[in-house]
Amino acid sequence: MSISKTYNPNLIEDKWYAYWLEHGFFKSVPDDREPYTIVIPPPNVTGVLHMGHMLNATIQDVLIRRARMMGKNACWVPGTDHASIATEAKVVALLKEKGINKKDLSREEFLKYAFEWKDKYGGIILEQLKKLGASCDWDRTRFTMEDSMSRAVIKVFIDLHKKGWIYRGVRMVNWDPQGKTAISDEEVIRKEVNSKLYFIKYRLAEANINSDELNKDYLVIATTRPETIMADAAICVNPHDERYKHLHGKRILIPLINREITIITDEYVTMDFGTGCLKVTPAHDLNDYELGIKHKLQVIDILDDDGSLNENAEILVGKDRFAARKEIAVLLEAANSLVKVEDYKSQVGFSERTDAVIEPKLSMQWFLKMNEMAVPALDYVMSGEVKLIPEKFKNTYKHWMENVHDWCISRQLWWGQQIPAWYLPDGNFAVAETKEEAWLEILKSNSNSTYLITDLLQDEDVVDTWFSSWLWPISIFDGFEDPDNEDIKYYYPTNDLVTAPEILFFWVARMIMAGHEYRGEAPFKNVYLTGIVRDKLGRKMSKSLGNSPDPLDLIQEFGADGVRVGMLLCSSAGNDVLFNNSYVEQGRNFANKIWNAFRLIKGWEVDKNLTSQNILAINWFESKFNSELEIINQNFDQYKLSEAMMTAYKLVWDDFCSIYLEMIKPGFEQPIDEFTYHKTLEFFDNILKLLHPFMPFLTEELWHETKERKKLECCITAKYPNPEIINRQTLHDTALAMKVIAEIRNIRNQKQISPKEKLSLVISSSLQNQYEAYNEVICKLANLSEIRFEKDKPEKAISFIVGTDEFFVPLDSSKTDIVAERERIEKDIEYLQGFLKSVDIKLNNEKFVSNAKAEVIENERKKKADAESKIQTLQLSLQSI
RNA sequence: GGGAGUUUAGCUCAGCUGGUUCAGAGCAUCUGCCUUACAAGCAGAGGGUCACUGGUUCGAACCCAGUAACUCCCACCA
Repeated sequence: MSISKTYNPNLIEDKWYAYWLEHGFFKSVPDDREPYTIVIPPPNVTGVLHMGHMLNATIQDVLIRRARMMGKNACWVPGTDHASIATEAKVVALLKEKGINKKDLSREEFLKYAFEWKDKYGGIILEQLKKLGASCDWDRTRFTMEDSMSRAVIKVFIDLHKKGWIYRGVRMVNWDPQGKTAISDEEVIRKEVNSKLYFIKYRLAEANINSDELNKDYLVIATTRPETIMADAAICVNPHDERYKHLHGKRILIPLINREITIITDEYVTMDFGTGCLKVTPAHDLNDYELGIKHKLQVIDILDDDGSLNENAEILVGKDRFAARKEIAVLLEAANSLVKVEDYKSQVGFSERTDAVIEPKLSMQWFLKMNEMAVPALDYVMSGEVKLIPEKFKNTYKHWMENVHDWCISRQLWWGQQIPAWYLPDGNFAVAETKEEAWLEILKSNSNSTYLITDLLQDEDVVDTWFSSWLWPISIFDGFEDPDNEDIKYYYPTNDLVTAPEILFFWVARMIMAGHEYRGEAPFKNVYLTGIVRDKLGRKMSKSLGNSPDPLDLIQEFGADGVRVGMLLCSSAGNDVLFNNSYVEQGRNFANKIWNAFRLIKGWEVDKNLTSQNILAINWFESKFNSELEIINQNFDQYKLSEAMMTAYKLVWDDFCSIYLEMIKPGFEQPIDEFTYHKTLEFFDNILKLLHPFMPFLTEELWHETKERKKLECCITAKYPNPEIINRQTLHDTALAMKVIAEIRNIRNQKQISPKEKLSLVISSSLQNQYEAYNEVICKLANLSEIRFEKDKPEKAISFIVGTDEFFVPLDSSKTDIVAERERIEKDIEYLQGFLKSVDIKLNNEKFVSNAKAEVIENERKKKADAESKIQTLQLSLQSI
């Protein structure tokens, strides 16, 4: 036999993937079958495959492959996301390395570089997914910034503007000084950081030069951001604060620059925080901004777009905000204006994409009103029309949807869809697809404009990446440009979406909104939320920690199937995945187990003249397979993929390999009968089909080895098995027989009897009818020379009980310790009596008998009878020792 | 600060509307095996006061109240 002793995935994976591709097994076109559609959460073009993608893609592929085998028209649409901030940052950095500054490039030149970069590196992640076996319809691969998808974005922008939901305005936005763009609230990640609270002296304008008394000549202000004092517009105290009542309306000097500001009052200020004095900096803090509006304060912006201080600051101009913070502390100290510095923990916002500290910044941006769109989107989920799996995310979803903020959709970048707004030098503007249309719009509202069409300039900004991804399930089927095309009608709404809970709001909620607005129905029926992949210490996997294995290395080492099984084993829906290599090892071992089961079967010689002795085993496994298949199907219905995986795992390893194959395995160098052989191959085929969604490569390989296949008859398109006959009696009886076998093996272990030494078993002749059929099976699996059905118990034997029946393994006196045997039996009796007592108490309890359900009482009666019968058996046995 | 969730064996998790000897699975551990498919294996075994405290009930891992620890989401206290 030439089949290798261990399964070597590397030899076959590429072969089968190429084969599947070549024969178009992943392709889908609308037909009269029921569609089953998944759209991939498009990974960033800048992305490199990480463990999160692996988990996500494995789950999608399992679902899609199973649906395909169940006869549905399975369509998994892949693609990538242009990820404006991340990609632009990457391209800018790359250009910088080449000595090219973005500032020196025109928009067109920059985009040319960016597209070049995208063409070169943008597809890597999809190529990596292929290694995992992802059966996407690659002909449908989309990119969020390709022309047609961009046109959809523009169309939607214009439409929503017409509806009055998109507006332009000056707002305090989250400014990312590294990406040099505004970002949405959702893209800000708050983290607690150790910072310092600086207590700074502000002298009153009218203070006596020779006097230095607290709250008379000066106030102390506590701030975490001393570098912004130059932007102060006022000092604010609580009107009821007795300490400062005499100072209301007085003038006070900003240290270092000695600009005069006023002391104002507002109940917003908490008296017992810090010193109760708040420096109001409208340009650099959202609350201060609002206070500023209320009190009509001047807005002094001292920061440039890159986070460095500008001319308005007067001092430290050009310094970065963090450098300035350190330096100003020194300056204040020198000027005797720094009272003290305390350690302080505060919440600071970081950019999701660049990890830069967010700067609140006042600027003109585009916004999308969300309150109206949120209403139907909330409804879909609350009514269950869109199911979140697991359901616990419904709560978080609800909370968010009921507290939506307007969405800042403009980004000060070039990589993305340019906002279709056109401005005249006087500030008049129109939103339209082209300059010409915009010009007509402007003429409509202002016919006597002195400007020319050539004066129109398009908005420099692009829209948020999510403003294109929220259209993904529609735009990938060209549902905006051609709303009645065959694809969108057939595939939309899709079935399952598999994604991470982190982007439930970023993406999932907004897709539901867009789906409702533009198709009148939600884009998917089920949202399977995976967990976050963590290391075994529970830390999120990240590049900086270096705790993430490279998925491709894992595939190389353990095989794609092993990795897939490993991912599934440790991931239940919604739970974080605590990943470690041992899961993948387990997956690899499982693949090897299947491989070897095949080697065994394939190695048998068939003798056509033999009659089958294995009807019992065959009937049993048939029922077993079907009953487990039923469970697996239920698991899938509930999206319990790891349980489905585990059920299949045990079915194959325990039931098929350890029990069934051992039952039918012919003796050394003995042939097998034809019937058993064919039945076994049939079972094995069914197992391959059942496992294919989990382990596509191995199953496809073996599928072609079990028998001659017709051209293109592949496992990937084989019909998924259906649970058929299940004989519960057979299952029950065999389970009992297996218990008997286990007991005998246990005795062997305890008594240190070699597995090679044959034993015999004595069963009471009253049980002959029940156990005779299992005679051979028990002898084979427990290595017995014989089973005797006798009225009397043997002289020297170890006994055990299965069900309510007692069994004896006769052993010579050296192995039988009568005292120990008695003790063991006595202990059993004692336990049973205790158990009986508790059952009796229940049954004698009038309230139990009158309240409990009939089945429950019936069960208790049975327990009582069983226990009594067992005790009797044991007592008899005790007497005979 | 508000909200949600979690807590079951050494680890990761099942346990549906309270009721079968209900306390489970996989891995890990221990013992014995190089048994002619597989040592990436075979056969067995030992592990748990179901976080804690009370309550409801004939009966609680499951329902209720409180406590503790952890996790996540949301939030502008300088």
